[in-house]
Amino acid sequence: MARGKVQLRRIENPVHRQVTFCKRRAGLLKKARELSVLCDAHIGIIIFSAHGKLYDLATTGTMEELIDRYKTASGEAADGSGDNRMDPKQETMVLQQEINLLQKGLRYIYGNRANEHMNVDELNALERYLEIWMYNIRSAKMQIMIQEIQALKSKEGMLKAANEILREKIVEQSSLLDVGMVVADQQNGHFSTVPLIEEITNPLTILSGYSNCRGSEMGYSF
Amino acid sequence: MARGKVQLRRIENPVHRQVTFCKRRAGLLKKARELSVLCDAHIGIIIFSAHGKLYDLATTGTMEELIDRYKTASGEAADGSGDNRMDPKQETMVLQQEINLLQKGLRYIYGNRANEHMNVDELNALERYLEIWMYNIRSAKMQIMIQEIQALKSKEGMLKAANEILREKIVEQSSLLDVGMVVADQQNGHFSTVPLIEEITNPLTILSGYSNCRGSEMGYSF
DNA sequence: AGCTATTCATAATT
DNA sequence: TAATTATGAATAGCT
Repeated sequence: MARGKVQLRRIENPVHRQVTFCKRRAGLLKKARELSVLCDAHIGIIIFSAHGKLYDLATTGTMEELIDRYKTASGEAADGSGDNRMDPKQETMVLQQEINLLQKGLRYIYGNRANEHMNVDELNALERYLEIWMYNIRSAKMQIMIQEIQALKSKEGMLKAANEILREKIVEQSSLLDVGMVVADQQNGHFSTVPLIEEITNPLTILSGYSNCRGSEMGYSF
Repeated sequence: MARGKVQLRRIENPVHRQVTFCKRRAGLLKKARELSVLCDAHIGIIIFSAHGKLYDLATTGTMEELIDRYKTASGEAADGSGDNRMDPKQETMVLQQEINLLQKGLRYIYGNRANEHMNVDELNALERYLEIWMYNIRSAKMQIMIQEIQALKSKEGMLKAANEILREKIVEQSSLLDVGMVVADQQNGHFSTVPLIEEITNPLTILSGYSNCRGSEMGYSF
């Protein structure tokens, strides 16, 4: 810098080194604060002097918050790097950006920090994400419920079949015990002793009434 | 710095801000590396851009090591001083849980992970969050717009007042130039030479029509 | 991205 | 230590 170009190597003179450390440390932190203010960046700096003394700076909130955010961000990034998809970096970037937006939104909504600001553009972006999200969530719930319904219908079919078999067995037994009576009933097309399962399982076929169903009434909201 | 002294406030122009962010970020990291080499310091820097992108530097080992060391060093210091927030842990836990849910939801929606599963309960919880969130976002946008409207109305009032004064001045001048004519007009309660500002500014009173406004037409969506 | 004109940071010195 | 100053670095505004 001044009065002689600096060599990029350790300053051997301990006094010079200490003085330079103080000056440049101050300069570095000043630069960081400037960058933060000028460009809306959130910056955390940790400096350990040669003798282990700690100096730090967090331009936004606390250092702990920045560290948490860092761990989330870098953790997610590392997660994505080992991904098996086409362009995981791109994907991860997008995901990360969304997560950061969401986190900022969370902090904003919960009012944890007075210095969190979101402008209308950011709010609109967040809203779009949430709308897409809710659409997807509702689709996912729909999917799950349709699967449940299909499972129930399948179970219903099996029960019907089983019941039919049981009914036939009972008829058989009845015919063995009292042939004349049962045969007479069969000719009329009715079985007074064994009701048709059809009447019981009908309420389970809710698929047709599904789209008309108000979700809150059954614990789901569509 | 160059070609104009820098103002220590947020750069409003987004292009300038982005360019400055890149340049100064590079400068800051370079300074940090220099300080580290010159003075045997161990430095970690975490930078989140305004849009949430992470940039970091660890001059020694990994960032995790520096963070651990930081927690040790600052933890001992903070232990003695005592914390200043009521129950930050509780708060952080809740936030973290929500963020985790949101992240899980994101991964789920984007299908990054085949092994991510959300049941209906989780989906419902997520949906509730999103609903609350959207409500808050919309409230926030509303608030911002109401403030803008109030500012505009205030500006309107000032303009009206200023215009009134100007109108009076013109009337004065007119009366000096042609006393008989203007006096005659004033007696009729009209000023033919200067229209009332009321007629011009009426279109600015948009608050009454506000609730009928379809957001998309003005770049906002409610 | 590059290029200067300036401002800023700071090494040497007092 | 703190202040001064000459000089190299960083960078704001333009292309």
